[in-house]
Amino acid sequence: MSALLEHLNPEQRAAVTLPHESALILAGAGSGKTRVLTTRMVWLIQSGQVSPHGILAVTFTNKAAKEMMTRISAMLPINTRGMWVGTFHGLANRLLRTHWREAGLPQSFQILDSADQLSAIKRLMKSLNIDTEKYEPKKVQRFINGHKEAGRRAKDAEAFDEYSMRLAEIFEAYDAQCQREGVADFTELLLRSYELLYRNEPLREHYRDRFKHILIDEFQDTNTLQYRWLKLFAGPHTALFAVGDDDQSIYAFRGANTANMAEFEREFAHGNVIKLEQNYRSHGHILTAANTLIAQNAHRLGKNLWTAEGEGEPIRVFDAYSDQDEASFVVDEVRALNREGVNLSDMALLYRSNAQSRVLEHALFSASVPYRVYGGLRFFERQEVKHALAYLRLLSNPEDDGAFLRVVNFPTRGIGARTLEQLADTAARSGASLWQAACTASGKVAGFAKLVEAIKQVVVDLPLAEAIDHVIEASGLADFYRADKDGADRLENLNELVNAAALFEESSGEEAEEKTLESFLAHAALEAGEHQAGLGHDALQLMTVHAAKGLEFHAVFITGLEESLFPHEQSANEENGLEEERRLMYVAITRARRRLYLSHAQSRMLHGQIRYGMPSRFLDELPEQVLLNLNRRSEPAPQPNYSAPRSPQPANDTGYKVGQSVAHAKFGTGIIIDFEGRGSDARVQVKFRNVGTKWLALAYANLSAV
DNA sequence: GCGTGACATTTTTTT
DNA sequence: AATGTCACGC
Repeated sequence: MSALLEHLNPEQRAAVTLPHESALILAGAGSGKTRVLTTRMVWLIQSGQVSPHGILAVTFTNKAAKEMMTRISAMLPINTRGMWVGTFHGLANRLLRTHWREAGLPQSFQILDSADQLSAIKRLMKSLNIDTEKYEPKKVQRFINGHKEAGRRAKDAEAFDEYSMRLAEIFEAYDAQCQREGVADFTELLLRSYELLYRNEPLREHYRDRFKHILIDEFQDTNTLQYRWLKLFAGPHTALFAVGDDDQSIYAFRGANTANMAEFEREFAHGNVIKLEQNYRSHGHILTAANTLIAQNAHRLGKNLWTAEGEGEPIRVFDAYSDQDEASFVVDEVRALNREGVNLSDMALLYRSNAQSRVLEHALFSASVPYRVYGGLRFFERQEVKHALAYLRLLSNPEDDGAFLRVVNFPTRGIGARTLEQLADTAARSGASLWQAACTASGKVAGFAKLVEAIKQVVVDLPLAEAIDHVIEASGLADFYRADKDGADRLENLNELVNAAALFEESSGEEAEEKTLESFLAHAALEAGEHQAGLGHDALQLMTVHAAKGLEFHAVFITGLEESLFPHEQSANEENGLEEERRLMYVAITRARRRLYLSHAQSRMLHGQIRYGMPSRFLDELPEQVLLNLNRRSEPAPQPNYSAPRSPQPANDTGYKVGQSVAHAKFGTGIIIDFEGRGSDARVQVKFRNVGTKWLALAYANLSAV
């Protein structure tokens, strides 16, 4: 027992050994949050206060859930089966699979991912003859999800004008369509299980009685519905242990409600708050920068990180001429660090938006620096995999019109839009599903129905992996991609799908979960899979700042630190948008253990045209004494290494050029973005930091170079 | 039913 | 710049 607590600091130990009551743990970046969470669970079990059966632990990502299970198994010799550890959605799914009848769902209900949901919405709107120009399907999707995430059904959606009333109608029709087809989108999993427990008192009491301890990771990311969902599970004898960091809340844009933390403190923790402020990750200067930056946010619970380590290196700031210049600077530094012995995989190249990776990738590729980009299309989201899964969905649940439409003419069987329209008509008239209508149809559609029926006959007795293999062959998917000259990768992915199914069958799920086709489909929907197969070799890590949350690296490069990029211009329109951007910057800074680079470019290719941006305000918000400006070296000329790729602007007779930083007595600092005239008529267009863009006559403006 | 070109669109992302 | 969507014609 004591060995368990030995390596914890006093605050961590206090958190781990809290008595059976609710508490809020404010855990700063790098303060050992996951460690506290997992150690607490082990401590509770080892000290006999609760059996694994009585614990519910919730995370946001599958990765975090797995990490937690791995750590617990390492600490606990006994088996951890019976513990409910998983994501909100995974646990909600588990609940609904167990109580499908009470929840009003078919036993083999399918899960729609975001893309499936969007196509379901499009299909619905088409059948209702709704103008998709006026009501964009994506906006409809956001409307529906937004309401569901706040715990509202269509009837509860506020609608005071014609537009929102129409949206609410679509919302209602969408839910009806899902119900008819036996499918549930991600948020529906949560809302439906919430409603299930809310309405079903015996069931609610059962779970409230069962779970003595509920532990929640990344609590700052919970949305309104998730918080309510948790509260339903909390009976009078349940202790809620919420771990979070309000300063790292960067998902408000997808519904995370930071107010949940303050609310939790009031409703449950009652002042039982422990702050973990000792950081074990970064050196002093890096933390000072992070602390100073985040202190400028007004809405905080308050927290200040400190470290027992020394100050360490200063933070290196680089002012590049262009995005390409910035990229080659990064390449040079990465190589130098790598030569010094830092693994490429221990360095991260961060940016605000995915579009920025292109230039960086290009430079890395040219310099033959191995790198790996995170983000993008994931395994179970690939079209060939989705096609195969759609066949499986149709086998499992014939009511699933979405799955039907996805595969009815893929590979092509000569069943076109017209035919399908007629089929949909027939189905609608008799209130039947497309599949049912197809079974009584003739011609090509009947052929398709026969094919699927035949597949079903064969597959019913086969183990999962073989069944999927058969589906891929018999459906014609394999032949289709074999015939396609660019189909090799896709074939390989289909093969990989069979492997994934085999792996899934072997894996030991919690509570002897049955390895059915249905559970595999749920697995595929809930765990979209790793982004791209990393080849395991040492590679520089490229990702957005969002994707870097929870990770740490020896060296971190934060690039593109320009106004309108980071902070992003869109954030200016959002309530508290700037504060969220600042938290994002805080997350980025605190990823670094030893070395941190901040860079910005004076010009950047964006959306096909050159943009001139001012350095990010976040750079000004950092304390100067921890910064090292790499541009202000004693050499008169810019560093030759870094200036190589830039094409110098031709000088003109005024001494000013486009892209140059200048200062004006009244307007402050800015950047020259255009130029016209010559001699005494010369005028420049300057984009000022604070007052916008202005044309100035050089003869009068009295600009000075910065 | 499918290929082609015009046209818009462009933050962040998990489940 | 690059990507996706959609209408149109074969």
